[in-house]
Amino acid sequence: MTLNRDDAKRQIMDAAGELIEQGGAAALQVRAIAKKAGVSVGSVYNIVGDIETLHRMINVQLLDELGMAGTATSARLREDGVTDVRERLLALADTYLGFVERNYAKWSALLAFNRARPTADLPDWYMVRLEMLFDIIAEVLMDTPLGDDDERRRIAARALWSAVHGIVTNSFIGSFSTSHESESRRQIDFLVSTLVRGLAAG
Amino acid sequence: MTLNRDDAKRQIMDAAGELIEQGGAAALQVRAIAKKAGVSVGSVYNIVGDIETLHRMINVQLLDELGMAGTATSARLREDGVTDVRERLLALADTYLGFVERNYAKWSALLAFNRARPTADLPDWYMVRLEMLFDIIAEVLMDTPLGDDDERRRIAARALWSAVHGIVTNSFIGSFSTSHESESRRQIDFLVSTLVRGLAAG
DNA sequence: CCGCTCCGTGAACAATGTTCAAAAAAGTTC
DNA sequence: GAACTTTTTTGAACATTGTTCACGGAGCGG
Repeated sequence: MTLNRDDAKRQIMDAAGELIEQGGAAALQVRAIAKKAGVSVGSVYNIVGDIETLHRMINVQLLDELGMAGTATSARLREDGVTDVRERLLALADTYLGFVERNYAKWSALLAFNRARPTADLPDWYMVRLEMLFDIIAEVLMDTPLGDDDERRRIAARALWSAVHGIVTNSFIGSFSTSHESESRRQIDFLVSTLVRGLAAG
Repeated sequence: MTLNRDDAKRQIMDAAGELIEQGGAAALQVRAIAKKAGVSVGSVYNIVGDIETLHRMINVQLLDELGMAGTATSARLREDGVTDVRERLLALADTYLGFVERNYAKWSALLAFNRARPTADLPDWYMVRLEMLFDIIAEVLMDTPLGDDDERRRIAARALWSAVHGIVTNSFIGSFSTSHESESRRQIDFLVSTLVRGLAAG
């Protein structure tokens, strides 16, 4: 009654995800994974390669989840007939904020993972998925005076994403117990509101 | 002819700094530090505690350098009689961008370090120094319609800092060889210009 | 039942952070 | 300067972790 390879892979991924969620990236240890997944140490290597590969797989999964959450929010807004740019951007930012809240440990591990190896191969698995997030924002920006200047919209979308990202991560680092949530929200509110006003005044 | 403790400490800090600069946080290994600093493994522990502490010391040093760079830019702008808010914010952002460029490996290590341990003691050594950076920006925002509403200025300053921070770090991750610099600059330009216009239109 | 292949296993290895008993150095007293 | 005490340095030894690989069992065709 041994698991087939796909089942074992899923077991390992799940175990690894739980471990990160509980103890951060540092808890992602081969022996712990093997034990939790019910396989041997060697099998972990047979199935997923090394730990870095495993961590990257989890990160890809996480980014895909975030992408789906963003797409879902975008679709909901369209269905609800929401057209206000500010409102839509705030809703997307809120989706992101909620996502980070729900997956704090995994998300931190993802960021730490990226920054840990400077000269490593360009993380295209990361960038490809980021592009999709940019696109969600760029679509919203269609309805601004940026009009259909693709290049400027691209810049604006990336800037907006990175800005929100910076706010959220900084707030989470800042304080764990206090109200980082409302702090984040107020900063995001200021950022989005002022940017939209600035765009309208352009 | 043994080093006194302060000299040894400096030697160790320098060695550690060089190691990070060359090989990232992963290269910060006790034996390598000891060898480079010309002391024994045990002495590293006697003098700096463990390597987490050592890494934190380097991060503090780095943050202080950034603070000094910001203060210097701020002073230069004042001496030159520059009053335009947009110009001043761009100059500060540029200072930050240049700093990250010059200290890329150390800065990455600092970020990775922060995110690596979620529930660790609140990093007040980090926040205290961040406050100083916020203050530099908040001072510039005095000359905007935000007026002297301290609370709103505080929110705005943090949002601005975090936004620029997000843009810079994301750009650096994105591509190492291509022109992340001009990409960052364009995003920052969009962000600051639009925000300032939005503030004026408020 | 034999031989063959495939795959999981976990003991063994290598690298790394950390400790601590012993040695070396520095300081103190006479 | 000698004898003794205190402080500091040292590096071998230990614990933990990622990684490898020779062994053995499970399935299968004949």
